[in-house]
Amino acid sequence: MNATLPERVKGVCCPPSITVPPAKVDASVEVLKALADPTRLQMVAVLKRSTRPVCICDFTAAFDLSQPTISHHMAKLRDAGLVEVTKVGIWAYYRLAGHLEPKTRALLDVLV
Amino acid sequence: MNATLPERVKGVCCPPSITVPPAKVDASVEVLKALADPTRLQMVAVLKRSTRPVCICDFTAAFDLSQPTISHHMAKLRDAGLVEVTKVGIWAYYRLAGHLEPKTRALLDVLV
DNA sequence: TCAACGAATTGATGGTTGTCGATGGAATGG
DNA sequence: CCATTCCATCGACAACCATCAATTCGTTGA
Repeated sequence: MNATLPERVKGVCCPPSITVPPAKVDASVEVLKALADPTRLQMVAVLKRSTRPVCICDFTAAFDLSQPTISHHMAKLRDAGLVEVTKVGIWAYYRLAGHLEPKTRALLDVLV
Repeated sequence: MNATLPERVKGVCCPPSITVPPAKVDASVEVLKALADPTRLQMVAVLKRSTRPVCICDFTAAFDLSQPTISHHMAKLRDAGLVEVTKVGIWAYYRLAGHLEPKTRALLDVLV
């Protein structure tokens, strides 16, 4: 017998006693969805390791994906507030967002 | 002018110099995808906060989703190795996996 | 003015995913 | 036995997503 298992009465299932504030959940899910892709997670890893902003053309060259796809992935990271862009001439340099939530920063520290 | 931006020559774009080991990336993405859903993230949050295993029927009652959908989400968490199940009679009690990777454990500590 | 280049957007497509109703399986209790 | 209860699986469907080719936009330089 497992004493940690609570008592149960058949048919009396189930008191809705749990739930958790859904506000933070939605915010976390947005970031998680942005990171839950191999290409985007690698992008973030590169940006986190790099001391300088990285030209997006370097990503286009490094990953075996088309230029629109790379741009699309970077846009997702931008929409999630994870990265920022600086345009210089015809080039676009990306870097991690400077004002990341502490929670998000901690997430990246664990992940990449 | 931003001195941190590297030099660029038009047309010489782009040396593929970056990339990162893709092995850990895929493993992380699997966990991230499992967590990148409001229902599943809440489930994990509840299980992390609970000292006892939680009957899945409590989730069915707490979330406004059908029983098959709840079961489906929990199966995703199971497949990702995040939760474990103990069946007692007709009931199924879920808990966080006992032998989570330190990295995964740290991820949950940040998230939920 | 115009050609060349990098980047973003658009449109289309195949694959994945969240959801539900219906069904099946296992345990319980009459 | 058989009905009941809980849980998992199946089949189907709509919504979403990753990807590419084609196009458009902004900048540069001749």
